[in-house]
Amino acid sequence: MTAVLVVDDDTQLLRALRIHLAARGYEVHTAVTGKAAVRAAEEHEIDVVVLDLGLPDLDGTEVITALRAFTTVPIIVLSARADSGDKVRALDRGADDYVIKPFGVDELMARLRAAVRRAATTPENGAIDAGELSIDLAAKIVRRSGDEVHLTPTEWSLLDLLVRNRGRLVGRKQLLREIWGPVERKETSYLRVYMAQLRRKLERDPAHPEHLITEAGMGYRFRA
Amino acid sequence: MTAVLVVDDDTQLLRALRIHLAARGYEVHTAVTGKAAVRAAEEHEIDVVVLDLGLPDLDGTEVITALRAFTTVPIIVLSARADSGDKVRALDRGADDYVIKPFGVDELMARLRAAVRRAATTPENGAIDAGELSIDLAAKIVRRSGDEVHLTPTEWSLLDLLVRNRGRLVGRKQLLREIWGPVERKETSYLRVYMAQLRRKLERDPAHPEHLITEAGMGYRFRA
DNA sequence: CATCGCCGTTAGGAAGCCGTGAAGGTGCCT
DNA sequence: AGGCACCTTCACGGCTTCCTAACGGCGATG
Repeated sequence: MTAVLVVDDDTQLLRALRIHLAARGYEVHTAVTGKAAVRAAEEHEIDVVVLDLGLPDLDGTEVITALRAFTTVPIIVLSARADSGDKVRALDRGADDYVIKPFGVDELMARLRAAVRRAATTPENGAIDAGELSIDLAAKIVRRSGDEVHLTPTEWSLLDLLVRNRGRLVGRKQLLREIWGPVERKETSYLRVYMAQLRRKLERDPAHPEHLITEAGMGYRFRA
Repeated sequence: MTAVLVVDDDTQLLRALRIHLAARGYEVHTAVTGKAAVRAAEEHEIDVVVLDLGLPDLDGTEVITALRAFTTVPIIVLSARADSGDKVRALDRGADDYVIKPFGVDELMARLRAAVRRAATTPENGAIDAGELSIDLAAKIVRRSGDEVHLTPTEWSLLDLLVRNRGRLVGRKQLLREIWGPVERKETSYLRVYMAQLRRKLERDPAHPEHLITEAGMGYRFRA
């Protein structure tokens, strides 16, 4: 479940948001002061913060800074001021989005979804495990059942793109564009060729791939 | 260097933005129509798109869809309308941020930085829940009670259109036009065929659908 | 009750897409 | 020059997807 921390000193607004968020399946935490907000973020595993700038104890940007000291959780800022400078300050401090009061619930929900979506898959540092495979994108090392597998540069770009988007469908167009550049070509058969190559090296049974999945007419996806 | 594609039919604004962006070290590409925008995004390696919704040739959301067909590049939408529904539509369609005209250059620059920063560290993932169904339009993943369900391209376009308009009735005409193109055909039975296919794959009991609802004589509706 | 219009369902052929092996080309190293 | 690793191209067979046609169910209408 996705956990939201809502920070506002208007308890009535807090209650209203709690109801809406709970109805949409979010786990809701609340705080009415900046200090309480920071404490709540430390204590619970929060996925996204909705933060009002006009708090009694701390300046809004200070709260952002305090949060950013220990987390990269997405922060959506609420403010009564339409002031552009405020926005810039908040965004530059590390906020992810800015909504002006009064706002529609639908709008906030859409921005919430967008924020969570963006943050959902974390940038990986170490190796990614997928069954018998272990893939370290940074170090460019793949192991299959412990044995290191050698990949050529093009095979790497292909695997890298798919693994970074693991689970997601990656369109044929995007694959071609990001690996072979923006130049249009008539033949696109090399994609098929390299996919076969990758499967031969990585899959237990290339004819029935478990990880490098074809989506006919669309593209490919990496499944862990 | 970071490459920005600015799309607007106001050439004066285009020139102003080009100057500001170039001064800040961005590589700037421009387009004045939706089609030109898509072409430019295909030809060059773009890191972020600034897109005006009021273009002469295509509807703004169509441009977003066209771009999302082959890239996950961040899109910042510009619009003269402060309309909240517009915002929600654009964001749900795959835009990343929304700025209302007239805007301050500083604000746009801040949002641009934020968008590029987010894109650098996070791929995205945003699923919509409807009972036992979980639908992620961007990643093209549907799960039914946790199990992944495979859909063909046409099934996806159909589901995509319905889910984007979830709760609302989508007319038969609109469905046909947006999925099979503007070409008029005599027979329209394939819509029924694909709807049956979708129901078979997604509904618990295809004979009594809970989500893919028929509105006799008019069209279909997706109910969450 | 017969008819009509609309919808759901199934099946099968046509078209397009994909996997695969093989061959030719290029640049690099020995 | 020769060998090697890698990239690109091509052709063919198999598989997926799309579209059409046909039929039966259901409700409205006269």
